[in-house]
Amino acid sequence: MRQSQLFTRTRKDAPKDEVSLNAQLLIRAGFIHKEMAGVYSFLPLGLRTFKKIEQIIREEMNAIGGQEITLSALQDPKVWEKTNRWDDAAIDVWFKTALKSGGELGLAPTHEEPLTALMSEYISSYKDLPAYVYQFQTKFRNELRAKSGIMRVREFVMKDLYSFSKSEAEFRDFYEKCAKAYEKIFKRVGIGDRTYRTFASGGSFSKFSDEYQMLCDAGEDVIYVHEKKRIAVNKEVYKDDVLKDLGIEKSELKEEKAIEVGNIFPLGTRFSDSLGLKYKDEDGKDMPVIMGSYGIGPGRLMGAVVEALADKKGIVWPKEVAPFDVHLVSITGGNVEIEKEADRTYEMLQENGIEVLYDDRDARAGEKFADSDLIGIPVRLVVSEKTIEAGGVEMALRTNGKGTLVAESDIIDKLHAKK
RNA sequence: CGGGGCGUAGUAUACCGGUAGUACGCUUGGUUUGGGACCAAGUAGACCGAGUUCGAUUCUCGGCGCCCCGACCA
Repeated sequence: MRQSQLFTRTRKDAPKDEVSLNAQLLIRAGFIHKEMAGVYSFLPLGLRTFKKIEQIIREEMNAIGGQEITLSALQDPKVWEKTNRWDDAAIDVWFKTALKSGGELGLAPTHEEPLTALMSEYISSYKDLPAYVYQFQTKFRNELRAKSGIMRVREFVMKDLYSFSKSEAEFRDFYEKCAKAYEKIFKRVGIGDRTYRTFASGGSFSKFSDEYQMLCDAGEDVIYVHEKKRIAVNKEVYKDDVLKDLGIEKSELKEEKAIEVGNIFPLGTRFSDSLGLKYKDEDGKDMPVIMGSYGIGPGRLMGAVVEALADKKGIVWPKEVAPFDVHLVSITGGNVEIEKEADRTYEMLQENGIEVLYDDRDARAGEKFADSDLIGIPVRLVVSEKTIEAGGVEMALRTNGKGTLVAESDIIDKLHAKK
């Protein structure tokens, strides 16, 4: 894409109402736009990154047998009444609205109820199990206080997968598979080294759950990390008996602040019981379906990546989630020949399937470099009088900024080598 | 929801009980051209309502919005 055509623009100053690093940088670089407290729109660059993250999650969910669907955002109270969760006392973040023809609707804060009800139409035999169903769908949560930029918002997309199993053993097997898949996801988006599977409270559904916590000072949670075992314990369950169960000592743990980037938890038969989701076993006996729930918010993950990897100059995207593979920057000084050469490089990159943002704007080098650093695309290629005279283009990585001259014919090979 | 803070051009800010200044941006012209250039001329603003006052962007009250701390958070 030609940057001269991109309708967004970078800014030197972040809006004064944004304090969090992720929102400051994402707004300054033109990835997102704030609509109101806790509500953000995604702009071209931001949407590209969002989609990259979504695709990574999709691939890993498909790899463990997930089947993608989309449930509705509007919710019928009836199904929530069956689980006693229509009441604001049960879910205090409900957005509810009225139907003009009379009656109420809810905006989905989560999707256990509608999916369990839906699945009861399709699951009736042990032969129908297990089933793993997921979606990327907007959740609405009427948080008392939105905060931390795009990390705690009132409207956000969540990947939520629900597992339907015949037995506790079958459920556990998948639960661990999903845990592995989550580890791959966090590794691919570039935060694997600072993300810990964290033992946590199970809330109202089960005794315990597992959270994926990324170390981050801007995080809301406090966890105790066991560096050697690569696990952690959430402060909410940081108790002697829990530590004993896990076989770890207090002295081996380090207190850290962290942001929850994913969670997996057992639902047991809480929803299948109340919504009548059961199956007939080999003996024709009715059995409850064992469920589990597995969530990741791509938007929050995007914010977390920014928080974790940004430097003083701006965002630093890992390869797999960057909006483009390459930022091609021309420094023409008004020289049409240089512009033509940069255009040729742009076309050559595209012909080779490289996603490239081409800064073809009539701007000075300093401004272009500053913007390039802010936007954070992993590889920068510069075409200028200097590089043409030297017979190539300059290639630099966002992570270290050091430029080296690369012959035009070697560019594609070098780019693939970095993939 | 408790506590604190803040609402001035697109963005960041300043001053002031007598109708608003600066920087960035944007427009036009010129000079520049490898780390956010320079000159000139333009463009654009007081959250809403009520009150006090000769006069309110400024003071008071109410509303709305935003931020932070806490509480809450499958």
